[in-house]
Amino acid sequence: MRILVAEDDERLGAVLVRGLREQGYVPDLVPDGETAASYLSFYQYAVAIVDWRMPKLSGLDLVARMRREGSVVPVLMLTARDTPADRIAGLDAGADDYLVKPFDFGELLARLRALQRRPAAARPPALALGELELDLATRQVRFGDRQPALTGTELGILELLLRRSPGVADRRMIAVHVWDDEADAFGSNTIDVHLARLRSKLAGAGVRIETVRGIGYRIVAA
Amino acid sequence: MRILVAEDDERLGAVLVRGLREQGYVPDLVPDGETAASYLSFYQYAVAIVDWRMPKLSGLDLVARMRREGSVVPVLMLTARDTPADRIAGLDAGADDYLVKPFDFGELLARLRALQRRPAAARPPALALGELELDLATRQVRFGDRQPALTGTELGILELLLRRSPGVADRRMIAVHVWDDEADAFGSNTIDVHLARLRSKLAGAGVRIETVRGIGYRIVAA
DNA sequence: CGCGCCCGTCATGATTTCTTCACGAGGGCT
DNA sequence: AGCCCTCGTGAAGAAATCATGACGGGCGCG
Repeated sequence: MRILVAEDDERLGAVLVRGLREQGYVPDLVPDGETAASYLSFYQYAVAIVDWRMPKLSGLDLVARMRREGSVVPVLMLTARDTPADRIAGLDAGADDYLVKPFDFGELLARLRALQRRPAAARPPALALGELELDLATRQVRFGDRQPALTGTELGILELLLRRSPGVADRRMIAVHVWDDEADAFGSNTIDVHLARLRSKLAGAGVRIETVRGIGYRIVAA
Repeated sequence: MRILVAEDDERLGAVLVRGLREQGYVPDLVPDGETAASYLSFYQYAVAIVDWRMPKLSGLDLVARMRREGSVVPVLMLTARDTPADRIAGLDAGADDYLVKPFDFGELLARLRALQRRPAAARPPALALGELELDLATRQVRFGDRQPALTGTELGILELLLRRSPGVADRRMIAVHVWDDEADAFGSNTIDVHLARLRSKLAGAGVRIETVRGIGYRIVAA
């Protein structure tokens, strides 16, 4: 059972590695987020234990990046902080569980086992592009610290655009996916209007919705 | 997010549709394999939920046929049976996941999300010649570090030329390909004008559009 | 029942793209 | 060489397409 341990505190790292090894795990210890990222992309781990505060790339950013790249490896986040906001931020970024230092090693083991049991697929997927992130489970978008409220239609269109990106979503495609009935909204400029609204709400996210004249739209990182 | 639900049990079908709709999906319910097949070939779905046992065409056969026809729509198979042999048969036929009845609706949702997260389907390959590259999915051309914007008509003509290359595309062919009505743009010099624009926009790509006097055009590596 | 939110439609203005036109430059054939 | 036809190209008008602000209806909620 291979485990990645991303922890910059040497002493804590050593303790973790020794303890895990005794339990029959095979831990790899890395000292910073960048290294963790490259290990994760290269090897296959059953679980990753990630410190929140790390050099080069924080645990939060690391997890967000993993998820953006489609990794489904369960992540247990370690942190010294514990406010509801922290917790939400961690879980939102894509961590699966959360442990506050100092922690009991037995509890760490218990959570590890829980993580392995839990199907990784149970976590809501997120589509992301640029600064923009769309959480399909909660149907919310985020970018920077803003979190604009999108209506159902806008969300549907944005979702389609993100899925096709950088490909083009043509008008028929949009109509079919967003409106049950395809025939609607085809002779009218309904789609255009929604696109305009979407654009204005997404101003400032690192994305640009380009119009492809005569065809449809495409979303790309700005 | 459009989903196909192929389920002959009316009660279960209704439950699925209602539940999915509440989650923001747009489900289409069909009662048998044949209908499912025709829906699948006509509309674009993000995922298909397919019952194993269905009238006319079983889920297994349906999936096998979809895959044979090149469909890459992720399939979640529902079944009452659960032996290793069944599981293998289902996955072998091309299903992506597998759920045994009776199942928890939450788990169904989780698996749906997991399926949607799968890497996007293979995109149509790009056409290329010399330095020039035409990506039909994004409707963009590239050569070197440039990326000129082509209009729809120009793109259509270029696509045809590239597909024919090094053969000749005659004027009728171009007219038919770009304007589905051939009669137009035949007595006029419209085609010539577009060709001129195409040439100027592609200056510097390693290609040359040759005129075949009295016939049409041909594109070749310069 | 009033209110707010969301959606579809309309009207208008701006922009891009298409087509036509005019004229000049070869090509090829006699 | 002379002639006819095809093609190249710049410019300009015409047409298509899109952006956007505003409006009214419908629906859910208090």
